[in-house]
Amino acid sequence: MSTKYDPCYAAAMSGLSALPALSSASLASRRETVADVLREAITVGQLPAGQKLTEAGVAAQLGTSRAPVREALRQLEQEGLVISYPYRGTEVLGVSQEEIENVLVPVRVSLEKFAFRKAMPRLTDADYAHLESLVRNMAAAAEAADAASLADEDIRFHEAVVTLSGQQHCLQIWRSIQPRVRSYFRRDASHYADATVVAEQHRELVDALRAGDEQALDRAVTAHINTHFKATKDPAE
Amino acid sequence: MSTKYDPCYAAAMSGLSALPALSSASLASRRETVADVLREAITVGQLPAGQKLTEAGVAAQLGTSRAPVREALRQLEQEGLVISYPYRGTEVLGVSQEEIENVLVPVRVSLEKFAFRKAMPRLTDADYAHLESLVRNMAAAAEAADAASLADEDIRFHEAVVTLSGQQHCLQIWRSIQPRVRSYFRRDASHYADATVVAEQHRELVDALRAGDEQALDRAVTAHINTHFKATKDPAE
DNA sequence: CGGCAGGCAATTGTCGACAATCGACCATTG
DNA sequence: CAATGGTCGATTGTCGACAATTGCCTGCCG
Repeated sequence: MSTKYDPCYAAAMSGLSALPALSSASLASRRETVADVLREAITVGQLPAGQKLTEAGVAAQLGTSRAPVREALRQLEQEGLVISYPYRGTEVLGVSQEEIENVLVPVRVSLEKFAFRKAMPRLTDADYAHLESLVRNMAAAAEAADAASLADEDIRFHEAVVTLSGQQHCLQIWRSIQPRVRSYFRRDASHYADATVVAEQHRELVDALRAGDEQALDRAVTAHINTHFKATKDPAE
Repeated sequence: MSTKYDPCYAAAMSGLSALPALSSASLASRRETVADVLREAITVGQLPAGQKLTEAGVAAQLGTSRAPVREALRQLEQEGLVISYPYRGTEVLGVSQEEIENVLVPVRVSLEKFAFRKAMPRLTDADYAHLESLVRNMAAAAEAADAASLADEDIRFHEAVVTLSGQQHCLQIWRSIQPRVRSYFRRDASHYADATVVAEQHRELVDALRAGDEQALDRAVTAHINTHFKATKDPAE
């Protein structure tokens, strides 16, 4: 297979050629590493929607066997980043603006309203310190006009709260939509007129958590998720 | 391994002993079959929360190799039915009533409001006929006091609408919460005072779809999902 | 010239074996 | 007797090979 010309494989090459050979990061399992590499490549657009992937091709590119790649692709499929057709391959998926508006954002609101409420009474001083350090990172990223880091810190903040809520199923659902949320964060982040408002908004969320008023917290979370999104388009309601 | 006594393996045996040897249904892939068998066993309580599973044990019980079992367990983990600890095994998870109320139900509302809206103008006569046949099945199940079938038809109805909405990410998120929704349907179905109202409510949803009023549809969907749930406990709002 | 059966290449699905890792038990030592 | 280090069983992580399936392409037949 490696000696014969194969247009499909060549197409995969073009998208994957710049991927780091995962030999360096052997800290986590390979499945996880492969999933991270592919997720990153899809998120930043290195692997465009419609790109066809094969298990063997990805495995060869990343210098591993098919088994971890196979599991990683299954995971990405669960995350909605790719779709696989039995015996025919896997394809990279896109996320439409309409689905973000009408599915991901409302789901996030439902999920995070609950998560913030549950997290509120559980937070220790160390937890607050951690959240505040993430906010500082956001401010620094905004200062440096580093949109990608800003989006990543934003995701980390929300995931931290969901994790600290201690609600297992909440976290599970969050993880299943997180890659897509991150995808639209990254896409939208470059459009912000003033990136410093992101850090400010999160600081306000931390304040709302400290205040202890559940209804105010609900309002703050809802407003934040919608506002964060309104940057590119006016919401329906 | 098979000749030596192993308490953990014996524990797995006790839970899995009644599982059908999957040799009969080789229509779908084995991964899918294994996932279905385990999901069913967890849903009906045959595998109780806290039950420990091992890839080799399940594979032996079902007469297959570890590869499909492994993938099935990963999928169930994404679905929130089990949790796996690296190098130490997999454990069956439960779903708390609180998380159902505060996570699954609100997420369902967000998701299905959008799905019903998008499905409405796309539905053909054949689609309506299919939905109505599902409603008739519900009525028949209620008549026969078959709570399990009633829950299954209920799930099928909602999945059908989400599928017909044509929204890929909507369907993907639905699939990721569907097993847990099914789990609480099954648990709650036995508590219904009058099971026939379930079929009636879905008939009303079909009517709302036919009527073409988006706002009325939103209200109907929201009320249905909450009402369906109110059967066991009064919702917060 | 068009449709169809059959082979062929590409890809995923499945399997058995081996390596890596974790936790517990046990012997050793101060 | 307590702390510590090593060893061992159990389990998952990874690999390479083989089987099954799909879609295409080709060549035959009407």
